[in-house]
Amino acid sequence: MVQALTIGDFSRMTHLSVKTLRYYHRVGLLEPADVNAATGYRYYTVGQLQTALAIRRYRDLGMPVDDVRSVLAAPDPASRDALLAVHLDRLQAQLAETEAAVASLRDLLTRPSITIDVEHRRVEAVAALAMTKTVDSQSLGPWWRAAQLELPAGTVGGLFDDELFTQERGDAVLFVRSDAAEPAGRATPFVVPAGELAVAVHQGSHQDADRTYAALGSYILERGLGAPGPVREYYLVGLRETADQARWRTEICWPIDISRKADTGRLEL
Amino acid sequence: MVQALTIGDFSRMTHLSVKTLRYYHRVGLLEPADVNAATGYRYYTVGQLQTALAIRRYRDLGMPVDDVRSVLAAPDPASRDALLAVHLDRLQAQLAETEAAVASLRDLLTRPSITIDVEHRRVEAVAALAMTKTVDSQSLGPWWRAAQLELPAGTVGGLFDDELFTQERGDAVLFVRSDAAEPAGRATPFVVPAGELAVAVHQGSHQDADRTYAALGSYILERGLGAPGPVREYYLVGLRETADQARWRTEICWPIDISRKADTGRLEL
DNA sequence: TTGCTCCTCACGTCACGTGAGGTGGC
DNA sequence: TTGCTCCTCACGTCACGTGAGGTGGC
Repeated sequence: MVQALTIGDFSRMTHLSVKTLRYYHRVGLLEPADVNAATGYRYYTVGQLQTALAIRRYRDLGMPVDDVRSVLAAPDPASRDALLAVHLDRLQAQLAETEAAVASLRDLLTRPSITIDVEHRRVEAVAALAMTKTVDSQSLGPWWRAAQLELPAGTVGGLFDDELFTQERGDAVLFVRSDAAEPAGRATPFVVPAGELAVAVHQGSHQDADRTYAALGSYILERGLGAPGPVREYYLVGLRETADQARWRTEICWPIDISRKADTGRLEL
Repeated sequence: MVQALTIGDFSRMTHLSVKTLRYYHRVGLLEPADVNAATGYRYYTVGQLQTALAIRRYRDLGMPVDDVRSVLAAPDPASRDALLAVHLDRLQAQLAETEAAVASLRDLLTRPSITIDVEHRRVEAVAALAMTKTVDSQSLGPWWRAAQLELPAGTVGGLFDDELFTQERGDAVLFVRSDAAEPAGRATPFVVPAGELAVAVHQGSHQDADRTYAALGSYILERGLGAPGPVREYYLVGLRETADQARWRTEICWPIDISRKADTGRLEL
């Protein structure tokens, strides 16, 4: 015999609030077993308790409602576990980012000013193998990591459109110098454009790179050297060399109009 | 000489998007040094870069904007660090909850059904020292932990209004049996009401208690024993005895109408 | 002068919570 | 019959993002 549970009963038993249960109904995550057509009353069954408890646990893990729906709809435990693993990886990555953010904050508080040495450099156009993507800044990080590991051997460089920072969406290119005429994996032939650049070396995690960007930007602003175009990064020591981000060394290159002034310099910020 | 940075320049240097900078202006988190009255153009200074970078780091830690404002307004490093420590504690607690949620999910998936033994029990009114609060379910957890540690020696029990679960807000009481006529700390004299209860023992973390609640509720539903009133918990082995939540034992007590039937039983859910 | 940058609304997102105002069920 | 439970809107929250439509600055 199937007992009908009112929304209140079901709430008390699952510790999901009545509002939450109505929301889950509305978005199709947990449909009541029966809805009275005349009154609109929702009725649940004892069999739905397990589903509700599972939903609670997935949500406690911060899994988005759409993903919970997918997990519940998984045809077998193996595919369910695969979806779950993806989310657990995401949690792990978040944790790592939070730890890096704590370190980054500590660094800013204990060492409020940094000094950068700026070099002016003219680079010629060179042939390369590159991966290109229009990304939003949210997904830049994962793409950046994956793409670096996919590129053939060599020093990796990157080009990043202004819009990536100002509009949270823009073009990014990661490349490795190469004369290859054929694609290698997903990397395709590409010509890295020539340019005049102000270059500063950033030491440490990429999460702290904004400090060097700010300092370099100030340097260029003070001298009125600003020029349009994407910024450029060269990973002298990076993800491919070591997992220890403290040892990373990145050249950060800002486009300048070298015709105005050509001295190099130093800036404390 | 103070250089004026447009919002675009400032965005490129801080890696905060233009939309975000406008938002921070609107909510008073980061006011431009100057706003042109005629055009509405925002202008920032190099000196504001440090503040912007700090805001980015606080936000990367998931600190709410209001809290970031407080941290920035802190009169000295010590009070700033105190505010920061509160947030880091919150992060730590979140991490622990996520870990518990993972364990709880694993438990549900590997051991989908549980069996509970239900005892019917009549309890008489007893004198106690109690802490009482109207809480929302969000803040129930922290209050519950703190209150338990504050109560005098004895077995702690709790009373929880239905509304806490169904409406996400309601009255909670934690008590310890005592004949004291005077308050002890923040605990005040209280009479725990008499009641007729269906009782099941929940073993393990409180995060899993909903499974026992669901099973006990099903048991009561099947027998038509339901009665109004708050649910009750007794912490036989709990926070005060051990930090190892796997060893916790909690009696979960649901009010019943004992006049209808008086048998005890067992239920698998 | 062109087009690039900047502006202000108004609305959307996510996962619900908060009333208001009303009806049904025991 | 009472009052408790349940219902449906419509709007709010948080920290922004997304257009639309328009003006100013170099």
